[in-house]
Amino acid sequence: MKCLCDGDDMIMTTQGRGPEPRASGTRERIITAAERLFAERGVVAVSNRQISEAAGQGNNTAVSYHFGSKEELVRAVLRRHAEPIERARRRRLGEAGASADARDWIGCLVHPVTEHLAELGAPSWFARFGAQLMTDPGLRAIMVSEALTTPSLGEVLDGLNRCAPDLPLEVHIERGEMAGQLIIHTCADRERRLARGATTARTDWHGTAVGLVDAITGLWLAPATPADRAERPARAYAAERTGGDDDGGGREWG
Amino acid sequence: MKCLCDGDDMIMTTQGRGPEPRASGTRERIITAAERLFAERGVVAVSNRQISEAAGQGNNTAVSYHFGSKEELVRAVLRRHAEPIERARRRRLGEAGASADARDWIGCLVHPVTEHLAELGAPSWFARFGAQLMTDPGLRAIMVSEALTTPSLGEVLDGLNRCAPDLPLEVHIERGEMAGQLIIHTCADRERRLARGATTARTDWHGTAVGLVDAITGLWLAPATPADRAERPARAYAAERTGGDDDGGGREWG
DNA sequence: GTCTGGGTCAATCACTTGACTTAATCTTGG
DNA sequence: CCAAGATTAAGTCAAGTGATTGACCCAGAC
Repeated sequence: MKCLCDGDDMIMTTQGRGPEPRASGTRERIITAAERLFAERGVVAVSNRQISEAAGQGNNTAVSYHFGSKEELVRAVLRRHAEPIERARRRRLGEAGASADARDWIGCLVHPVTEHLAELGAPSWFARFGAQLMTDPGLRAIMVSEALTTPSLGEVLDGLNRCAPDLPLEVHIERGEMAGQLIIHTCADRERRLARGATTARTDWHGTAVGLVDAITGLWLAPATPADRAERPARAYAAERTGGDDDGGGREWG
Repeated sequence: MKCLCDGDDMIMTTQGRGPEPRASGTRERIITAAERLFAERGVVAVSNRQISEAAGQGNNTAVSYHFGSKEELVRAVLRRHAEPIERARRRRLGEAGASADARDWIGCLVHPVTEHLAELGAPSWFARFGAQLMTDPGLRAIMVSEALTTPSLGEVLDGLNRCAPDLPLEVHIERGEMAGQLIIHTCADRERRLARGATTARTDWHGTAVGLVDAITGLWLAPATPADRAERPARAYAAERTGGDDDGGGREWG
């Protein structure tokens, strides 16, 4: 009468009385169908019925039976991708060691994502799906708890912070979030273009990754306007700024 | 029997047979209610009925009557904010003149948005609303046609491109879109925090603007990895890169 | 072979939604 | 003031939704 099994844990368990059957196949088909529909029509706009139907289930109860709710289905879709990305990030984290080069740490953020999207082949749907989760008031919490709250991400941010020790803590945090937004939405952008067959600036995902690492590195190492100067209107600051004494902040605009 | 008037054009028209009445007041109340509900519950998740009710209309047809469809209502909400932002951008564009400083042009992108949000006071809903439009497959086109296709934006991008003439065109385009994503989603982020009473990195919207201009300037002026090097895996590139001959690109990573 | 229980199916439920209809109310020009 | 048309209220309707129910199917246990 109930399933709601964790899916991952139940595969190939030789123990016990389990007839764990074709259900896992259905589960996967539902996740696959949902992912596509979510990206193409919008997570909120797609009904559980449509997902069940697209997954080849004559039954409208399929989502409810296997996942309990749409929120849990969203979690499952997200986990399917977040886990390999997390593994790749952890692997890269080991290689980065104690690098003092911001590029290495930023690479730990960017490449696991772009390489995963490259592996998915075209068309992929995950990036658009993830971008929706980030902006929907009801779904954002799922994204945060399921994919953005992981120790490896924290370690990357720590390593990154050591590369620009002069920046205020607030700016570190601010720019870390900017980097995240940039990765998610730039990938979603490229995925959208690929999906509608448009021309893309970069020929492949690796090119996109390089562009992202370049951009985020620039963003990260940019000098931060000191708070006392930030108070003045931008024009006055711009007019005077060329004088250029600096009080030990990051490097200066040149 | 029909309304669907353009709203802006009908105010104070002394001409003709028009009894254009309190309707415009209702229109505004609907737009205001919709904006709030869209941001708090999600554009797709909110029904026209809920909007009508929240606007104090006993009638569930109010949205349909005044706007024809939810899409048109979304357009109206968007226009309400896009127009003052556009005016401010145009004003700033005049001040920027022919500046060769990327900061000035980036300021033309950032400040009109943040200043508008500051004027709205707290809580505001527009930034979250806009972020949703950017990621929803059905609504993105509205955002593009209504707010991102404007000559002033093109002029800013042109001015910006003249500040980094060595970058390939593709990278210009890529980074222009990155800047847009960064502005929208960083503002939405701050607005979310404000809405739930959380602490924010920056004390006010002007601080957020300064942080954005700093970050985007860094992003914009960052050197682009040449295509021939981009082909190699990142680690090999990182190991060799310190040698540092450069073939006329932007400034080098230091 | 029978039994058991997980998985699937078909039917039904109360509910919400957008569109529509009709009547009441307001606004304005004459 | 009054008629005409715009606006609002109130009620109805078919379609679609998530949830529930009980019957059916089938692989393995006994």
